[in-house]
Parts: sequence; structure tokens; C-alpha cells
Amino acid sequence: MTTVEEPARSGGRQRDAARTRAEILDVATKEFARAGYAGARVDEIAARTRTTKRMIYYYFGGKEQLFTAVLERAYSVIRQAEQELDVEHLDPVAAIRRLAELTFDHHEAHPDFIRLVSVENMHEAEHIAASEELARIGSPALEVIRRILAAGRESGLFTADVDAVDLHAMISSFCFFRVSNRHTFGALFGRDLVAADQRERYRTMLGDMVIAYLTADRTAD
Amino acid sequence: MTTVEEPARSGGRQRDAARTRAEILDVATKEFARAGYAGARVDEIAARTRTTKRMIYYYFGGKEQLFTAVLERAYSVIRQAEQELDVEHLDPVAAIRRLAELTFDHHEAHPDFIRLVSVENMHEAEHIAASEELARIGSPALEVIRRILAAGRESGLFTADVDAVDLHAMISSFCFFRVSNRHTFGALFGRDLVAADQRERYRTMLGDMVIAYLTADRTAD
DNA sequence: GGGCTAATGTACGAACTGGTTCGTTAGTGA
DNA sequence: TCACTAACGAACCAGTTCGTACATTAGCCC
Repeated sequence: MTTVEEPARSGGRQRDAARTRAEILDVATKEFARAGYAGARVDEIAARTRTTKRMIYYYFGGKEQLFTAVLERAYSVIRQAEQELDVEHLDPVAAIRRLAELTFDHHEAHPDFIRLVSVENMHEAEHIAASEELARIGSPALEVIRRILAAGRESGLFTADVDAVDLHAMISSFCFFRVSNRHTFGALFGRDLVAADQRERYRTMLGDMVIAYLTADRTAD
Repeated sequence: MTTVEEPARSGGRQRDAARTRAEILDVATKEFARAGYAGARVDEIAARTRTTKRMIYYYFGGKEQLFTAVLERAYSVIRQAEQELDVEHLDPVAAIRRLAELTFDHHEAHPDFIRLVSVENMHEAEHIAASEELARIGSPALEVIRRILAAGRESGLFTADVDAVDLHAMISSFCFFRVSNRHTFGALFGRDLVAADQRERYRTMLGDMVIAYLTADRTAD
């Protein structure tokens, strides 16, 4: 998340549309992630900004559009990360494992993003559906997975015939759940899925699971 | 979810504490699942009941306690289902697969429960943490998993040394994500994870994944 | 330097929302 | 049958909450 950094304010410059806009987005991201859409307060967002509520309506039009803008920026961050994926020089098994680990790391590092996605799911993805920006950019990661899977199948290493979307769902579900359901899972089963001392175990477990699935001897079942 | 069934109203009986309470819970479950905690409206819940808002406060005390009561009842349903698990007569591989499938089916059949859990996670499980009832009952499924894992390891079928909680997390994450993130996933990747014609594929995929992980040849990695 | 527009701040209001006050009635036990 | 209590309903209230009308100013362009 590109947090607004202090620009050269020494001169006491007061008008800066770009940074006002960005600051609103920063604060709104935290507020929506904290309280959900209905729970988020426009006044609260304004108060934590060094500008006023009037500006939120001036730049974004309303609470709803602000939330859409927050989502768009949040997704752009993960898309960015995906675009920087560089695993295709590895052999298929190592590439998939690395990909899974990067997904794992990214989800853990961005709990606010996870919460925003949960919120958006509560709203049946209506903001995503209405956003041209989000419709346009697919997921770069999918293309990467597609190529790794093809290579793995060609070399005979991968026996399963999943497609890239399925594998992405499999990897994401584990990474996402671990963060999104951390609290209820912890409260009910007494284990913090995001505890630091469990991290390596779960990270390895995810890789093991995906690789085991892809390379399993299907004829044995 | 034990929906309130029409009792013998022919006589025009008007007072029935138990059924008024139950009806409020039914409606509240839907409303909280639909709109989240902050988005849910006490007035709306009252309106959809054949009683009034006054009764909600009379029986539950407030919105917060009502939500806790909704959660408690929702969890009791899944605990009930878990208690009826009967898979230990199967061999370990079949037992795990069956368990995974039952979890899969249960999550799919109870989307409102999934949404409530998502909502509760947004609130960092504070209601669960404060509920004695929920603290008391653990998860019967965990005990079942524990025994199957022990049997599987003893017979040499299972090579992975996961514990029951981890395996439960693995299975749940896939089943939960498929329902909870259905909308964003569908909007972004153009695939409905809960579409009827995909159902068997994902159901099988889950079982394959878990079994592959448990029986993988660890020395080969 | 003067005007023009983008940017900004203040104050307010209409609608909503959780919760309560006050009064009423059905059913039951003596 | 009568009194007493659990169950119930209508109206109301105080505090919020999103959104806006109106006034103002900084900075750019000529």
C-alpha cells in the first residue's frame, strides 16, 4: 500500500489535490478494513485526514465510490506483486512451491486487503463487478500458473489435470483462510494460525500439499 | 437451522414465548448474514417478525447480545452435524475423504453460517470469546480427525505428521473459501466456485488434495 | 497584478437507528 | 373468578450519519 509520504511541506504549501486524494484513500482503506462498509464512518475517515469530509465528496462523490476506489487500489497492489513474479526459470515443482510461498507471504503481509475482500464478498462483489478498472486487469498470476502447469505436465512431473484457476483457488483458499478466519479459528480451536512460531510449518504445509496433489500417483487411488 | 414451524395456531393462540424468541433468532440470522453486524437493522429484524422491536430487547437485551445468540445457535447446528459423523468404520483413507466431503457439503448447504463467521472474524471473534456456551463445546470433528489420523499413521498409510487441528484447517479453508469468496473470485476470474456443474470436480479435488498430502512420499521431495 | 478556477472549510439538516417509556392484555394459579 | 405476572405493542427519544449549501482562498495563466 503506497502510503502517502510527507512531501516537501517545508514551504507550507497547502493545496495539493493529489496528496489530499491519496491521503483520503489511505485512511479510508484502514477504516473500511477495520469496520466493514456499513460500519465505516465517513466522518471518522475525514477526521483522520488533515482535510475535511467535504473533500471526500469532492473527490470521490460518496461513500460507495470511495469504497470502490479503495478496492481498486488494494487490488492494484496485489496485481503489481504478481507482475513481478519471477519463478519460470525454476523447474515446475520448485516454481509452484515458490509461487505458493509468495502468495502465502503476500496474504500474511496484507491483512487489510484480506478484510476488504471479505467485506466485498459480503456485498456479493457488486463494486468489483461495476468497476471497469478491475474488470480490465485479470490476474497476471494466472498466466504464470498456466505456463508452469503446462511445463510440469509436459515433463511428466504433474499428473493431476487441474487448470490454473483451480490451482489458484486451492492456494488462495489456504492463504486467505489463515488470515481471514484467524480469529474465530483461534477462539474455537486455541491455535493462532498466524502466530510467528507456526509460520514456517504452515508455509511448508501449503507447499507440500500443493505439490503432493500435483504429483500424486492417480492410478493408486 | 431449525426454522420455526407453524404451530397449531388454528385456535388463534397469541402468546408463545418460545416461538417468538425462535422467530426473532431465525429472522436475525438472515439479517446479520445478509448485512453484517453494523449493516443489520434491528427495526428490519422486528419488521420481518410477527412481533415488535420491543420483544427483541425484552428477550435478548440488545443488538449485540442478539448477534451472540445468533452465533451460538449457528455453531450449535454445525456441532450437531459433527456429532453425527460416522466414518470410523471406514479405513483411514476413505474416512478422511468422507470427512472432507461432509465438510464440503455442509459448508455449501449453509452459506448464511459462512457469512456469519466472516462477520464475526471482522469483529475479531469478540462475541465467540465472550460466549461461555461456545467456549464449552469444542469441535467434535477434531476428535474424529484425531482418531483417524492415529489409525492412518499406525497402519503406515499416512506419512505426513500433521495434527488434527492443522488438517481441519486445511479442509475447512478450501470449503470455506469456496463459499465465502465465491463472489469476488467469480467476478475476477470468471468462474463460479459454487456452480452446480463444478460441484463434483471440486468435491473430488478436495479429497484428492488431502489424501495426496497425507500419503505423499516425503522422502522423494 | 488581476481574474479565474480548482481546491478547501464550516455549518447545517433530514433521515435514520438503537434503545426506552409507558401502557395493555393473555393466561394461570389460588 | 380474580389477581398477578409474563408477554406484548405503539409511540417516542436522543444521538448519529450521510450528504450538501454556502462561503472562501490559493495558485496559475495572461
